Amino acid sequence: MKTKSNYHHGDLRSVLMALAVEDISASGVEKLSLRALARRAGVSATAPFRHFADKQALLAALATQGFEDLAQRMQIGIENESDLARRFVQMGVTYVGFARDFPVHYQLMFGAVLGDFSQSQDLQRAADDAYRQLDQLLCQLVQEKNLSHDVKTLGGTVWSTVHGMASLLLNVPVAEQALDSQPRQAVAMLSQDVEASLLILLRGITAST
Amino acid sequence: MKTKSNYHHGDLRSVLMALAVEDISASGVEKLSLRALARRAGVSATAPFRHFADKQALLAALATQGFEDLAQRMQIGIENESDLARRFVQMGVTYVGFARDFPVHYQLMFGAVLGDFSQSQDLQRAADDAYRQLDQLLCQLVQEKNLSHDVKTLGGTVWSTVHGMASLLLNVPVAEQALDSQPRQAVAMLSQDVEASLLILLRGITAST
DNA sequence: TGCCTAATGTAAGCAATGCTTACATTGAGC
DNA sequence: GCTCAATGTAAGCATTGCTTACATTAGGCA
Repeated sequence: MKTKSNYHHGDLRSVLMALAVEDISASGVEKLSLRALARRAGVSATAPFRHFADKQALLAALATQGFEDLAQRMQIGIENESDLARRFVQMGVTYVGFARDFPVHYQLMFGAVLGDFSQSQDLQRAADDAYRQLDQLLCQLVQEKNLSHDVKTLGGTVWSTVHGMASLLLNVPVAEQALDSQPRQAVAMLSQDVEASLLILLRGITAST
Repeated sequence: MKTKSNYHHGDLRSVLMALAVEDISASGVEKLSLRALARRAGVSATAPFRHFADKQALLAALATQGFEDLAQRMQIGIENESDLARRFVQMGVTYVGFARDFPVHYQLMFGAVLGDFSQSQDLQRAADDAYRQLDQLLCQLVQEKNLSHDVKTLGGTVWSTVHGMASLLLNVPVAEQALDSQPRQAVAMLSQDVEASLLILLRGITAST
């Protein structure tokens, strides 16, 4: 049910974001058109500019949404688990799972599409919040196992690995033919067994120096 | 010195590729304009289409060039080293170093800008060739140390880690202000000590199961 | 040497896009 | 019930990717 008039759309901002995700998913970011978006939403070509300063701002909003969602998922992903090692694996699985479930958001969060990260204050904050989940877990791990590693170094290493898995899974096509390709086989393996990689990494971290 | 006439440019294809790298480096892929490229090269707006079917084809050519260069660098990077563990670290350092030295190429090789990887046969082959370097090294490592890991799984894990490091180093700005941000600090740490991460990973791989 | 063809360049034009400026409509709060 | 800020529209500009039709040239072959 609508109001009697449809001059005002009512929820244009979020509708645009949702439609943008669909379009990007179907044809890639580089083909995203604000005009096409407006058309699909049933508004004029200039209406989107009331909600987003420009195209980049729309994409930044999606990336921010992604970081917020990721942070939330990582938190609830581990709260039912007390063992730190299992928490570690679970968080990694959740991270990669997020990238899989929301490839468009993930791509916007880390792709080079957004000129500079620090342009948007919101985006910056959301990203920091998400990272804090990982940092806290690693602090606990270092403390409990009495490890001699620098937490920042560990953070960079672990983040690299899970981000790398996510990125490869999204960017290296694996479903199709041409699986005689070695790199694709490796990614296909990743796809089936994210935990295996996380366990290797965990062993490297906790092995006594 | 030029020939008497400049109707034919002579080396337009490679000049376009070089200029494209400059432009992308300065303003990002999404702002790359074939017309601007043509202008800078001093040719008509349609001339580039004689060498590249479309914009994507130009980008794919750059990505292919990137994979070929990467493969070559990884090979010469390790050929003076006989110890397998040190070879492992050296290859990782070379990989990340390549991404650092050729950020535009790297971004095109793994960013989602190229719709589908398998579009170009050349690109596919070049990528496979590069990956083979890693695969061979891991095979040797598994054999020498008598490891029980699946080589494909190891490949996926190691590739994830180095690719993740490269990707984070390129996409998370670190030089500027706002270093009170934890994730940026972690990436800054990565930037200074790529080897540390590789050593942690190596330990995880070679630790007896 | 001189012709002929394929490779490579140009000119003009189409449909689409991002974004700006100026104006119209409306809902919410006093 | 008035007012004004929020949110929509209409028209237009500069730019872009790409197509079609035509021009120039280099290099192999007679």
